[in-house]
Amino acid sequence: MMDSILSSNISTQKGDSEQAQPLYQKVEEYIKNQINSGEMTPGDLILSEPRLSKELEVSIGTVKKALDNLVWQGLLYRHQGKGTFVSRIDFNNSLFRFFSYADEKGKEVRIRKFTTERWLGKGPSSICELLEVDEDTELVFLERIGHINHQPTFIENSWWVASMVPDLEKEETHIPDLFYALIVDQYQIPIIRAEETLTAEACDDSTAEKLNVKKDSPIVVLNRSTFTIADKIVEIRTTKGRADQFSYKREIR
Amino acid sequence: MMDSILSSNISTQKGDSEQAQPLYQKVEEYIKNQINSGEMTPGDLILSEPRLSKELEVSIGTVKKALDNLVWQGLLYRHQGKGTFVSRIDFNNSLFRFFSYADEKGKEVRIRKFTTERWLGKGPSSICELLEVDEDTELVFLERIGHINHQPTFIENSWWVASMVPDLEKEETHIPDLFYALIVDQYQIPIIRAEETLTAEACDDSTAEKLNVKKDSPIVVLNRSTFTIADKIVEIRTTKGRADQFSYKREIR
DNA sequence: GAGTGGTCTAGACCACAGC
DNA sequence: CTGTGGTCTAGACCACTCA
Repeated sequence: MMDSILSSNISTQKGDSEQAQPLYQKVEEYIKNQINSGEMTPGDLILSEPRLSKELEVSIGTVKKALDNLVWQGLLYRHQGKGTFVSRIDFNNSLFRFFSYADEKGKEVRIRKFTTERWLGKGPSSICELLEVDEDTELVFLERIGHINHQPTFIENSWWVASMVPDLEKEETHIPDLFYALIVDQYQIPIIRAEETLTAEACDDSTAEKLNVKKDSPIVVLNRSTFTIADKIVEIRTTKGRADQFSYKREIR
Repeated sequence: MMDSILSSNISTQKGDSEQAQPLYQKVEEYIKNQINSGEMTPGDLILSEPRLSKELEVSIGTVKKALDNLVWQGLLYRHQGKGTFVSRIDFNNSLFRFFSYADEKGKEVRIRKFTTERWLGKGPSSICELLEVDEDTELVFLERIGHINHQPTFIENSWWVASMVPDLEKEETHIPDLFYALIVDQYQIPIIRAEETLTAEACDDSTAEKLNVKKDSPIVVLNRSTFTIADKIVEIRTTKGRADQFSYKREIR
């Protein structure tokens, strides 16, 4: 049998011993590599199941199982009749979503974001470290304040490496509510995934003033690192919001 | 062909039209019903794949797919060579888990819980409503304080319907750290699932004193409803913890 | 109509558990 | 040894999409 594209150790279950890793997992890795290396980017159509089956020399059932797993992991989505695509990151899954989107009567409420600061310059060393750049690297800083029900509810602080997003700090560059669309379309930086950490703390003076609450009232802090291909961080973001407007529900089994 | 156990509308894909629901979903519902009705309880061994295949008159591949989905949903777990079992609820998935389990050096730290209050009586109407009982129903109340690193870190308040857990309020009934084991083993109440809601708020006087923090310092509040069979609530619990000891991380894709 | 994913079948062999 | 789940194959037909 010829060597196939899948790295090594191909076999039907029968002939071989030493089957360290199931075949379908190799198919998964093959696809994952294509995504993480940037060979395929979010929104792309991947090879069809029969094609993958032929090219990788595995049965179509095995391909289906591999794709099932990747769909389940959120890396791919299927569309019957069209094909299988690389997922776009879905920030609706962000914990941020649990800042209340509805008033007491359950009526849906609009969030308005206002850009309140925007400049180019050096950032604190803690941010540079997270962005994995030198301390004297030029960064772009953005602050946006989110209003829910005409009431300032959260503050979003965002840091970018300036060389990756030229002119982002300029007033002419319009910042849409769906910020990441700008990054993907304008700057051709695919956004692959993000990590978030949620904590709560007491409100400092400047945040208290902006959110129109007392100093030391409880606020929810959401730290986010946003990743592009090859696991490179492109943005560090901190969202601080009024705790009384936040609640997060989940089920345990 | 004879009618099978699966409610209705059985067919191979070919002969019939009007296939509202895929076969594997019916198999899933068949199992789910057995669990929710109490016919099977957490820890039970379910029928093997070949048995299910014969009894439900579907192919073994279809059974596998159904069980795969239920495993993925957390209702079942498999053990090669042994069989497939109904999951025990895993409170390690609780958000509570994100109260720090390690000190600064990353050394793991033990949590000690002390029962600080325990009595039988009437509860506030808000609790009765959540438990779906009359306001004059006898309840058992428990308070436990959790210490991490010899420092009080969270307070657990728990309400039960007294008639379901006789003598729980008595001192002779030892309360183990893994509380729910007692409920399942002693009182034969299967714990099926739980719902949690996370918020943050400012610390009230009494909590401040118990946690040894200033009044109005931020605390994380975790409300939990615990369910037994037939979606009946058996416990209402509120955990309040020092916000500075809490952080919750997740990935978005 | 050609191509895609979605469902389903009917087997095979392997690895593991327990007697 | 028998029975369990885990992997894999090689098909079939269906439902959907788009040209």
